[in-house]
Amino acid sequence: MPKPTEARQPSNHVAREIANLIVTGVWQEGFTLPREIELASQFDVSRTSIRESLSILKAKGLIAARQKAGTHVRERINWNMLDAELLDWTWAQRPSEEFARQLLQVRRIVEPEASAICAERGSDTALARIERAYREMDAAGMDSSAYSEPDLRFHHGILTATGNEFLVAFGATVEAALRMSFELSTLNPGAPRKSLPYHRAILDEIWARNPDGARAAMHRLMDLTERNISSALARRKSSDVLPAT
Amino acid sequence: MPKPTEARQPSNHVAREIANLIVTGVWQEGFTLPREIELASQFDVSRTSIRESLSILKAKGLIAARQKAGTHVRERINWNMLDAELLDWTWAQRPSEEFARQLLQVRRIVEPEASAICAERGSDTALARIERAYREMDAAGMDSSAYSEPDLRFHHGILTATGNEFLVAFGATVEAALRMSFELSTLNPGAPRKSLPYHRAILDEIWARNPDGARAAMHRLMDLTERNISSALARRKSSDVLPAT
DNA sequence: ATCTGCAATAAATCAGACAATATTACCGGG
DNA sequence: CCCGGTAATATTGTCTGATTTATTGCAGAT
Repeated sequence: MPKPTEARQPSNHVAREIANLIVTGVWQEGFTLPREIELASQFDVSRTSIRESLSILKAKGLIAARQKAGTHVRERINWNMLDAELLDWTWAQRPSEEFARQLLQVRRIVEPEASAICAERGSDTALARIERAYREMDAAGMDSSAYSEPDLRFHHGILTATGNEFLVAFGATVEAALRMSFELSTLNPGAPRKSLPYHRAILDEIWARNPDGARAAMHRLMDLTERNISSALARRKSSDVLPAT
Repeated sequence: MPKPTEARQPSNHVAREIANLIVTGVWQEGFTLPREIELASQFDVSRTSIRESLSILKAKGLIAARQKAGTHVRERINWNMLDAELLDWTWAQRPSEEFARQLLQVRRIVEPEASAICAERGSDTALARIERAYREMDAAGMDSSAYSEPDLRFHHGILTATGNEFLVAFGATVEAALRMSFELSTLNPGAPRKSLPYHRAILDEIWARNPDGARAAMHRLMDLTERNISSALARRKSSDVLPAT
């Protein structure tokens, strides 16, 4: 399978590399990066490509440039952490417990309310889309990789059904969180499937147009997810310490 | 007052113009934009600047490009609506009631919970920062423009105090919402000051380390804000119909 | 009809120059 | 000795034009 074109394109590739240096803290807040020409020779691409990369990072709030003064890493406050790519870069480089905790905390704030709104105002066609996603999750059985894609659509469907653009935009964050969960669940293969009845419960409450019930049901799913993640992280940690099991 | 440099730079200027065409729906989802060379001549800049602009819009999820196939507007699902600049562009062009409603709905979901977390876990120094912001709001008196900046810091401070990076990133959205409120409050000059006791109440609950109280107090502020915004929008609408008052 | 190779097209990259601008250093006056 | 204005300078920003690469659509062969 040939890698997707984007990944091979220098500008994206370089953008990712530089982003990694920043999110991992090799280049800290306030650090002034090398001149564009130096970056160009370091990464062995033209200055054009470097500028394209930097412009991506600028758009995501990671860096800022001023003529003569150079380009520097902006303070974390300004990073657009809810951006899909940035989440991806961050998780890929630093799958830390803290990152997982914070991600889950935000989901716990947003998704239950989204479910409630969805139960109250979601159109029937939007609900039907969620139902379809659920059935595909069911059909996936114990195959974790087949399970993940409709699971994502399930959660995305709820956000979309609220009719709120900003909640939809939040889908990128949920997506990152779910991908993280699925990666971790390779350490605990049965886990995803166990979430199925929780999803059913949410959907039933939504169909019943019961906001409070939907909120509560989503909360229970979040509790389950938290248990799965922390047990997976604990397991990973111990296997790091004793790799020769 | 000379305009800030960024605004004059072609790439930023053009990025904004193209973004406007997209968010206003002149160029709809799926629309294939003119070739880079044509854009260059239309906007009277070099192709280099056009590419810089497009790369910004790409990073925010508004467009995608493929060789030979051209550049097209992505579906709204993929737009990163929680991005500071994009929010700015959107509000500047389309100050619609719907936009305001959705923005407030999200604030209502996030900020009360953030307050609760802040009450539970915020460090004393973080709380002190919020306190300072409050006092500056108080000191601003009836001067709405002097009031807005510390108000923003107040809300930002709460998000920061949670220690959750994603909630901090959400600050951009709150900022956009507040700027919107302040613009609208020119139609109702006394309104901002009236929010002061509500802020005091939130802060008291936080200092008391009372999460439920903080959540409830923030909810009351959101209620007030909603009343202000809807009355301002109603007023604006009627003055649009009868401009010669 | 389906597949394969070729040509056309538009974005992606490269190279090298020039422009704009913020910083820095210097110089003269107080 | 310090301070304020001014010029040199370094770095990003923009321009021009050529080259490379990926994708599409078409033509011709199977």
